[in-house]
Formats: sequence, structure tokens, C-alpha cells
Amino acid sequence: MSNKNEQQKRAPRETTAARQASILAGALRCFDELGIDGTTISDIQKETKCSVGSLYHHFGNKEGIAEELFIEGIQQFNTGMIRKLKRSTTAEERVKSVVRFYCDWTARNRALARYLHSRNIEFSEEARARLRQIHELYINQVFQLFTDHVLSGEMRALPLDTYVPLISGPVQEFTRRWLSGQSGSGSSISREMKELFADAAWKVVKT
Amino acid sequence: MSNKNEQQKRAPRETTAARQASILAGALRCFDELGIDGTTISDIQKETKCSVGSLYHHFGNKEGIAEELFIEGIQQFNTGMIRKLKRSTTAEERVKSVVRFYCDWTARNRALARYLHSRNIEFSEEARARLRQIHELYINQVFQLFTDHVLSGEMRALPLDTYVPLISGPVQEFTRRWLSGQSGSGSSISREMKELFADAAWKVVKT
Amino acid sequence: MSNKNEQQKRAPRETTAARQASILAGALRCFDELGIDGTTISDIQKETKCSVGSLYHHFGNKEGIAEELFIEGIQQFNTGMIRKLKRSTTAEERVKSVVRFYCDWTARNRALARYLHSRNIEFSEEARARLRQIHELYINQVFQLFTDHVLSGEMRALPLDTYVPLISGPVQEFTRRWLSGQSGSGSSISREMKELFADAAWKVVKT
Amino acid sequence: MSNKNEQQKRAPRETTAARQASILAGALRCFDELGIDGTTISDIQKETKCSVGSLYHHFGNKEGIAEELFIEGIQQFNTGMIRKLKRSTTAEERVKSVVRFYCDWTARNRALARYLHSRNIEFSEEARARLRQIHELYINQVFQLFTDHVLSGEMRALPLDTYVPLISGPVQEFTRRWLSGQSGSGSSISREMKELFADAAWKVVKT
DNA sequence: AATGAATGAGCCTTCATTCAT
DNA sequence: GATGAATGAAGGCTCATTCAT
Repeated sequence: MSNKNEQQKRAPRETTAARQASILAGALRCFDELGIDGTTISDIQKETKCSVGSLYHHFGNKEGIAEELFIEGIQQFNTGMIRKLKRSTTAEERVKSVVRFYCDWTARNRALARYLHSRNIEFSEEARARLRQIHELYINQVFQLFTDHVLSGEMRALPLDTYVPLISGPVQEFTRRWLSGQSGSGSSISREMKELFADAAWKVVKT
Repeated sequence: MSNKNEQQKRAPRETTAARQASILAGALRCFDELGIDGTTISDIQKETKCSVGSLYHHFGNKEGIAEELFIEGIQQFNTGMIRKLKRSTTAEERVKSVVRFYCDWTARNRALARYLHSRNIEFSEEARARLRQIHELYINQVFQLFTDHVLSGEMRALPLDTYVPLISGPVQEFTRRWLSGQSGSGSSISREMKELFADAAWKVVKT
Repeated sequence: MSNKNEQQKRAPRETTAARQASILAGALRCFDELGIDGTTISDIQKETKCSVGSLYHHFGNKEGIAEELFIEGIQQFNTGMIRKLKRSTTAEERVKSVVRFYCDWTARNRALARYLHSRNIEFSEEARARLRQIHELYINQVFQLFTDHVLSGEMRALPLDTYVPLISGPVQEFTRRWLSGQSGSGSSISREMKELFADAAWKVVKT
Repeated sequence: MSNKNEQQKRAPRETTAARQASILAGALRCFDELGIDGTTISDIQKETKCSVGSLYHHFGNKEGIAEELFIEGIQQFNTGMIRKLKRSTTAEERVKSVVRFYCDWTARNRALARYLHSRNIEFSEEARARLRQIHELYINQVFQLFTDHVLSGEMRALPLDTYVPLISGPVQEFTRRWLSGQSGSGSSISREMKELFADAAWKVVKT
């Protein structure tokens, strides 16, 4: 995120940005293991070797840490997805890309993925606003990419709020079960599985 | 709920069962509005007009209330689903029944459905054991009903852990969004939507 | 305590007195293992297979149980000691009897002995009065037995409040350590030890 | 208690030690008056003008306070006793010193002495380990001081576990009664009494 | 005499947050 | 920017006791 100090890894004193990133990483480990409500400031402190004061200095309060982590995660996911979608061109490729990216990203960012699935984060009004904006931007980009395929007749015309469930619902559900079955390392999702869900998604939305 | 004096010994004083049920109902209202972690014993108390002591007398602790509620909810859902599935005979009818029942049950039991979606309940080992057993029983019954259809070639042969995501994933995702868009009143899910998801499910698993 | 029902041991329904005795025995087990403050009514209930209501019916409240147990223990000890002292006649025999009886009784009634050593029982005014009276009676009997020996010159004339510490202090201390070193079964105090303390006591108070 | 700025790093902020000491003093006052189990955190709070949080910050929990107080008391007693014993040389002087120091220390630290006699403190495993170590160290030092006197024939050779009861048992018992007869003000133990118990102790263990 | 559901005061403890250094 | 002692509101839970059956 900054180009200061090329030796990012072992610098004796971290940059502010790096410090914040490492705090978020530690917090994620806590949230993943203890749950969000189950994690205390003190837990994060121990995990990050950071003083209470510093935590508050950087993020305002506990909620701030949870929000920042969530937002960064969403953005990372969205950015990746959009980049991936832009690389393909046909409707089929794009629909399948959604599924494949979902699998790949989740497997590569297990703890973060689990975190983004949390349904009990209490966001501040401000965070909610930021998220809404980020989501709108994302949704617009995605729909823009697909609108043509619908208009051209390659894809079925369906109620807008059914596309996501139809295309992503199955992988999401599969993935959720897969994630809760393993908390540590582990392989990725097999090529066959990915294609199975990709095919299913396409089968449902193609004309 | 049963005639008085049927068997004096093993019938919990008539009122006891009713009391417990009403506590669970009140707790659900709290959990739904405040979140599980956000609900305090005192909230439940006010909602149920019950003393702290009684709450603990009946359920051991807050966790116990949450567990019992969850288990009862799951059982109610499972029982309904099995009953519904047994009424249909063809593969197509059954697959579609899964989707339709999911929609109907969810619409009829909104708060409970939302609660069953919670991903942050801390179960005791004992509760986990009970749930595991309940789940196994359910899964066995369901798979038994569908096995024949797969063997007869009406349905595709797929990895066992993909059927649920493929069939239920979309409705679940749709339903989840639908549930969070409204916390109180609300119609049911429209016939068209239900059929859209039912058709999609069938399209994916039929041969 | 009552002569009702000669078959005290295995009668299908206990007499009231027997019931109370068995409650006290159960309570003692609890107090011994959990401490007095650490023991709850519920613990006693489980240990005695008695309902809460019955406990209160028989003893009024928790304090009542602790008091009754204490008083009965003291009386049993005192009675035994007096009986023993009356059997001997010389000053030396009597002083040594005190020590020997202390050892024997303690070894035979370990849990009760430990209980009587408790220094944190909260007695009601009424219980304190009963205890005071019992103690006075006991002390009077004991002093009466020894007064002559002092007057006759067999024993030293010392401040009244030093006889007990001088004679019983060592065994008491030894015994206390011995008791806390073993909570279950175990042998009794060896003959040699007993005589060692008996001799020491006599050595100190003889003229 | 020490000069400022001697070693900035490992000196707990000057105040910290003082704060902890004053908390222990306040706790002792409570324990002495209300009993250990009878004392609530809130009592200690009022007595020490300390917030709940601070209490827990410094001692972990109520048990921690009780333990620390006990350990500090024991150490103070042991240190004093050893110092005193080292000042005398003959067997007789030493045995009598034990008794005299016991009396003096108890009279000078009444509340603390009463507290050390408590038989209902629930120690954590960690505290028990510390106490065991402290006790061993003490016992070793004491026995080392007396071994020569036994070998030289000035003192009787007795089972190791009888020396303490024989020498200290009587004063302990006397002292215990003396302590419970007065909770506030009060003189010290009279010179005659002290010598009576000192003589008795020597009479019993001398050859 | 027995039973056990109900009660609620009161206790211990946690934890987010502040702030002086 | 960093540190950690201090704060106190708030929460979960225990437990002696009562009382209708």
C-alpha cells in the first residue's frame, strides 16, 4: 500500500500502515478462533503484541477494527472478482468465472472468507455507509458486465434479485460447509468440484 | 397439551412444558431483535415475565436456552420436510418439494428461520452430540428417499456433498436476503419465485 | 435417641430421628469435602437424597444443619472424654487419658474432628447459648475432676487458662497436621506417638 | 519505598507496590472482621477506595488477594523467626526463643496472626506450590539450627514431626484463644505467661 | 412430612474505554 | 505514537429460602 522502504519484511520498525495491517491480521486470527463477540481487546493485544493504547490510537475502538477488517476484505474480494470478470468476454465464461473465482479466493483466504460470512458484526452508521457505497459500485460494475449478455439473449432475463442466488448460491453453500470442516491448512477445492458448480450455474442462467 | 392425570409421575406438571415453551418463544423474540450475544438474561426475563432463577432452573444457563431453541427449531423443520417429501413420489416432485417447503416454512417461521441461520451459537459438547444425531437421522431419511431416483437414472449421480448445495443453495441464499430485508410483517414468497427456484433446482440435478 | 423400632438399620421407612441423623451424616461429608461455605443446600440434597423442602422442614435452614452437627459432635466428644476420665483415678492417669482419648476419638471420627476444628461457622445466638452451656458443663466436670489433684499437690498450680493449652496443645497440633495429611481411610495414631504426647503433657503439669 | 529512578524498567512505577500493599492491608481488615468468605469484593473496595477493576488488575481475583496476603504474612513471620533464632546460640535459648517470638509476633500482628490461622482459604495450585517452597525453605533453616543440639545431646531425639507440636503447640493454642477473645485493642501477652510456655517447651524437649 | 418450582438479592468477574506519563 | 494502570457499568450466575401442592 505504500512504496516506502523496499525491504517490507524485516524492517526493525514498521511503518504505520504495516503496523495497522499486522493488527488487522492478528485481529482476524482472534475473530476466526474466538468469534467476534468472543474476542476481547486484550486477546487482540496479546496476539499482536500491541498495547491497548495503540489499538485505540489506530482504530478508535474494537468496532473500528472489526469494520476495517471487514471492509478491506470485501474490497479485496470485489477487486479480484472484477479483474477476473474483465478478463473473460462471453456470457458463459463470465458466469463460470464468478463461480471459479469464488472458490479460488475462498480457498486462498480461508479465515477472511469465514469472517466475511459473519452475520453478527455491529457496524457503525459510518461504516454502513461506506459498505453501501462499495457494494453499489461493485454491483453496478458486475451488472454492467452482464447486462449485454441478457440483452443479447445469451442469458435468461430474470428478476434482478435472483441472479446472485442462482449463480453463487450453490458454491457459497458448498464453500461454507467446506470452510467449517477445516480450520487450519488444507488443500484447495478440486478442479472437478469447481467445474461442477460452474456448469450448474451456467445451466441455470443460460437461455 | 395432554389430558390431566394420564400418568401422574412422568408428566412435568402440565405447566412446566408450557412454561418452557413460552420462555423459548420469548427468547426467540429477543435473539431475533437483539442478536444472541446482544441479548441479556435480563432481556429474556422482561420478555417472558420470568424470574432469573426460573430461567436457570429450566435451562441451566443462557447457552442452554439458545441450544434448546435451536434444536427444537431444527426438529420442527426436519419433521415438516420429511413429511412433505413422503407425500410426493416422483424425483421431480420431490426435488421441487424441497425448494417449496424451504420457502414456505421460512415464510411461516421467519424469526425462527433467521435464528437457525445464526452462525455464532456456542454449543456445549452435549448439544453438539444431540444435533449430530438429529442431523444424521434426517440426512439418512432424506438420502433414502432420493437414492432410488438416482439409481433409476431419473437424477444425476453426483458427489454426495453437492446435492444439498445444488438444490437448496439458491433458495437458501435468496431466502436469507429476503429475511434480512424485513424483520416484522411481510407477505410470503411469491408463487413465481418459488417455481423459479424449484425449476432451477430440478434443471441442475435431473439427468 | 429413641427406642422406637428396634430394627434401626434396614427399616424401609426411616424414623424421623434416623432421617435427621442421616442428613447430618451427609452434610458432614459435604462440609468435609467442600468446606462449610463451599457446601450448598443443593449439595447436601444430592448427598442425602432429600428434597430441599425436607431439609428446611427438619433443620430450619442451612445454618441449622451446621449448628446441629457441631453440637452433636461436641457432645459426643465431651461425653466420651468425661466417661474416660471417670474411669481413671490418679492425676497422672487422668492427664494422660486426656491425650489418649483425644487421639483415639480423632482417629475414630476423622471427618467430624476436622469439622469441629472449623473456625468459620456462623452460629445463631441461640446455638451459641446452647454451646456456651454445654461447654460450661463440660469444663466444670473436668475441672472438678482435676481440682483435687492440684490441691493435693500432685499437679502444679497454674493459671486456669493454661492447663488446656499445655496438656492438649501438642496433641491438637499434631493431630491437626495428621488429619489434613489424609482425607480418606488410614490407620490410627501409633501407640508410641500417643504415649510420647501423654508423657509430655504429664511432664509439664506434674509437680 | 526505594529511591526514584534507580532502575526505570523493572521497578513497578513506585506507586504500584504501595498500592498493592495498601490493598492487602484493607483486605486484611475486612477478612478479620467479616471472615474470608464473608468478605465481598465490594467490601474490600470500600475499605481500600479502589475500583473493582484495579483490584482485578493487581490480583486477578478475590482468591488472589487472599493468597497474596497469606503468603506475605507467612514470609514476614518466617523471616522474623529465623532472624531471632540466629541471634541465640544454646539449645535452651533457641527453644525458648521460638515460644517468645511466637507470642511477640502474634501480639504485634494480631489481625494478621488471626488470618494465618484461617483454615478455609482456597489456594490455587500455583499458590500452593509457592507456599510449599517457602515452607520447605523455612523448615530446612529451622531444622538446621536445631540438628546440632540434638546430635550434641542437649535435646531429645524425637520423631521429626513431633518437635513443632511439642514446642509450639501450647503457645499456639493459648494464643489462638487469646486472639479470639479480643479483636481490636489490647495489651501484649504477659512476661509470666511467655516464660511459662517457654519453660514448658524446654522441659519437654531437653534431655 | 415431602416435593421442587419459583424468587430475586447479591456476588464475582469481564471488558471497553480513558488518560496521565 | 506508545504504554498500561485505572475505571465502573453491566452481565451471568448462584443460592438460600419460600410456598403451593
